[in-house]
Amino acid sequence: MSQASFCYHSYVSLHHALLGLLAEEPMSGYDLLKRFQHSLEAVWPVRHNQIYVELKHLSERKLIRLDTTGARGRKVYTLTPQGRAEVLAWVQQESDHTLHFEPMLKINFLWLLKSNEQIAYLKREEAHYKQQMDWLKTQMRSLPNVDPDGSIAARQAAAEAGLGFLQAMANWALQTRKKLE
Amino acid sequence: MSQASFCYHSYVSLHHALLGLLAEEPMSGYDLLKRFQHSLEAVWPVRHNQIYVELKHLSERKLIRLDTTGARGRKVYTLTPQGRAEVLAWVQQESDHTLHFEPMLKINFLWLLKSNEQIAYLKREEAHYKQQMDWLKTQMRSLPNVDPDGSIAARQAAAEAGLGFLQAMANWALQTRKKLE
DNA sequence: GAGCGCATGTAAAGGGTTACATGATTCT
DNA sequence: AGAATCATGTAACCCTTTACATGCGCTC
Repeated sequence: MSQASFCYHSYVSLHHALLGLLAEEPMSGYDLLKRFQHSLEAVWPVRHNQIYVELKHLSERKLIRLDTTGARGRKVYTLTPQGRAEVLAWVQQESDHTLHFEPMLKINFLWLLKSNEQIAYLKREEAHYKQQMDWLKTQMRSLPNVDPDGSIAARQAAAEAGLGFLQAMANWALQTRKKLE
Repeated sequence: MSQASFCYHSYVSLHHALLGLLAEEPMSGYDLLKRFQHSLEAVWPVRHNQIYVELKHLSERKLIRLDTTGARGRKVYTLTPQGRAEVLAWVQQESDHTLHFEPMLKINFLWLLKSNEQIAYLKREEAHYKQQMDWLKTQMRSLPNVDPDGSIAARQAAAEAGLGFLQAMANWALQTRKKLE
């Protein structure tokens, strides 16, 4: 999946993800957290505190601007032109294709288990992927129908990529188990 | 792909990966680095220095033992019984299914690009996945034929999982592009 | 003797996780 | 009045990355 030379990564994607979400509309840290939990968390998990810290950095760097302060200390941020330029540059850039995924690492060490344990592990994995697929399909159904800027289509495409990935993993778990049985 | 409650992760997998590799046979830091670069780096990248630091921790914790010191300062480590117990516990444990993969994050922000740029991006992505598949197939062909403990079968299975993943991503890139064109 | 591959480290900085901490508003 | 949800933060710790640093052994 990756030659050694392909493996340089930046690891600063939360930063870009926040800018990207703010390109849709002004939002608060809490809104951003919810957006992550409902769609992005699967590919880029975050803790609420990390968002608030990053938001502070971003506004110091003038990539976002504090817009309004609402009820309960709510702070709404807007993307600045510089911020928009930065996300755009990131999207256009060559991606870092490094995959960080524990189950794929674990596969390499499955041989340490007894045959029946391996089978049980693969069964659990398959069930997990199928369950995640169901969850994703639910999320997809709850996407808005109106799509003025194309961001909903992009979320749809993202969900489809996720489904493809989960399907591939579920198939793999099934096939591998069949070979063992 | 993941409900919020599923998202707790340990992030200490390098540790386990090293122990897992040492379960196959005693190795030096350099050997471990090479093993990473030839198969594991795609799912868990490392820098050489991180390996050496981790090896030091691991031997302090008596999970591995310094075996022999060879030419050019080569240090070969062996897994201790405690170390073997630790890997085993890790493999049996429920996996952390959090996926860290930049392209899947980026998909959500593709709408920021012009239509022709989106198409170009997806073309590049597809080409990348296909190229990676070729590389992986080459790696698979170079796997040893003898497999005394089952570790080669596991590496084979890992490569197949990777292939499935890459195929799914390549398909996705193609399908999504077709929709745009 | 120049260059490559083997072989191992240290230190600082950055990013993410865990634990700690607080307070307002709405609903029952 | 209590619970749930909204809403934002700080600090310590851990892991990873980047940069720096060194030296042996073989081959051409």
